[in-house]
Amino acid sequence: MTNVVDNVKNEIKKVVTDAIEKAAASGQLPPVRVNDIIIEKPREKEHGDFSTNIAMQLVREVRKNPRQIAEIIKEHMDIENTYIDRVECAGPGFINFYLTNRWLYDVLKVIHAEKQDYGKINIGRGQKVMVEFVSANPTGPLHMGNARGGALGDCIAGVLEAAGYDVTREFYINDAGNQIEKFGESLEARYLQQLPGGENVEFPEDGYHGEDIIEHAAQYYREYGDKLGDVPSEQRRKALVEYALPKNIEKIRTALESYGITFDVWFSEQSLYDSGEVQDTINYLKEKGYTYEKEGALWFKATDFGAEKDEVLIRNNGVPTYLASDIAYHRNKFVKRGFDRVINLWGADHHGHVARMKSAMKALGIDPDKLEVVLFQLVRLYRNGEIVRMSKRTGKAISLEDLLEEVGRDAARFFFNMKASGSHLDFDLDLAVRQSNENPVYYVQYAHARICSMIRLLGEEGISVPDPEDVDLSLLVQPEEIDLMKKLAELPEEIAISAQTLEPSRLTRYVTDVASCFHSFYNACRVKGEEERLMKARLLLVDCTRTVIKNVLDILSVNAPERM
RNA sequence: GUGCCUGUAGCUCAGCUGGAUAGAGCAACGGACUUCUAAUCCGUUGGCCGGGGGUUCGAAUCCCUCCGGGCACGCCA
Repeated sequence: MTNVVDNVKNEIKKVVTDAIEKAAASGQLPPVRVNDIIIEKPREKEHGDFSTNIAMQLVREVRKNPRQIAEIIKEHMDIENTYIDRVECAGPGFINFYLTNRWLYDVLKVIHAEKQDYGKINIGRGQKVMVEFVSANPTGPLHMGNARGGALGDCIAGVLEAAGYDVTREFYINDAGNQIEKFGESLEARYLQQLPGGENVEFPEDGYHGEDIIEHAAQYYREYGDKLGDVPSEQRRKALVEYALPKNIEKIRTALESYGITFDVWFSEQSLYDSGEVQDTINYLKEKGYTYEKEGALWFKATDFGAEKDEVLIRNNGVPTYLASDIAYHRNKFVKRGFDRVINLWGADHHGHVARMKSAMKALGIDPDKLEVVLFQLVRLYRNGEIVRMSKRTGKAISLEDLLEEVGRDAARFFFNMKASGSHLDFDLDLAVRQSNENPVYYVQYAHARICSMIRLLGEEGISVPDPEDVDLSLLVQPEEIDLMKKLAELPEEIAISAQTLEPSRLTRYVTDVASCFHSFYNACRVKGEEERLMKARLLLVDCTRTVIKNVLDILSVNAPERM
């Protein structure tokens, strides 16, 4: 739980703050109040390890040119007993800090000590947060949108856990309402078509046309024959839904499991009706005066809470809308179950729902900021440079199972997290299975396997990873060694930013960078066969690299193979 | 029409709570294995950051406007 970069930045901040105070005391700067000094990592290596733009920020208050201010601050700095080696003023007024390598050696000590916990932080402070994702319609198989949402949601949950949150992964089963009606109608039609003379039974225009519906009906017919041939339609549909729905849900669960996703809670929409929570919620809104009746329907005054238009809660046929149950669902999340924070992952086509739900939160007296919606753009699959819509084999839309079969879990999860959620994502099926440097998953996994292999070979010669106390780390001075250590130092901050922005894509980029630094190091520096003290120092560095790659891949639930 | 997302190298994308000379991967081209995994590395080429205005010491980043792409605007979910 030690963040060396943070410590270094704080040390620099203190040096700068003290210098400003001393300059003020000596009269060279006017007394200024400095709130927060921003320490950043310059893009150019020549600009030092860290820099601050404080001099430029003070221009208005101090009324000197920034370069002058920077020089004054620099002159008053005391860098005795710090990581800072030297300081330079540069450019329009930046103050650049060049550090001794000692801080990097401390990074290795921390990694070696913390092992699988290195990188973890505690900005979450145990706060209860729910991540609700996939929540696919249980009337059919999982599609590419679910696949992206699944990878994203699960990795967001993983990142939040690493950042110290108490995370619950939840799947909302839409087992009530209109689509279940349609599901029933579709099953009924397919079932009746199975019966002798049923060839002419019409299939509902807006029904589910998929093969899976036919298979369910055929299977039911094989098991129970014409048992439902002569019963009222309502009873027939109910029986078929009760037969097929659990099978679908089980298939979804299994597919997600092989995708590396395990939900803590499977929450049934129907249960909100059964428990009376939907009705309670509607009554609550009624009593508060947030509803009105029009044309036989009950409307929610969403416009009173910032939405663009009002919404129907109960249709004129007496059936509550999806919105009604969704409001009840979120009341359940916050009020009944006490989550401090709820994150929902929705496909971008649902973005219109965000304002509605936020307005509903306000009506319920819940801070709408506690509900965060991550919208992700949809996926286009490519094969041979062309867009793929249908599975060649089955002619159906490509399902998650198809994808896993073709590219495997690691590539799927990694690829879906390479782009920011708001970006459109082109998934290149050929690239995902290619075993070469073009494929980022292999690139990272290969680095890990390569390291494991090095450690294994040295182990066979009786050389094990040394303790930092037995190593002269100051021998690590090559540019490739320095770059690699700097990269390893960034992990805690990368996790913090990923957690704050809910963007695991940041971590896939980071771990690719780590792999890249490692490969460069590997080509420039030998470990085995070097003079013993140097070999030990490098072996420790290599082992720390292994730890970092493993820790990141663990958060992403991507395998870190020891051999490839 | 209104609202949201988006436009950066040939391709796919970072950078967007303003900072120094705009980055990465892939593609293209040229190099590196008798040595710990060449599924690797090193180098070169490649840019009116969609256009135009504004804000300021400074804009890919913030504001306005226009253009192009996607999505949403149901008593569907």
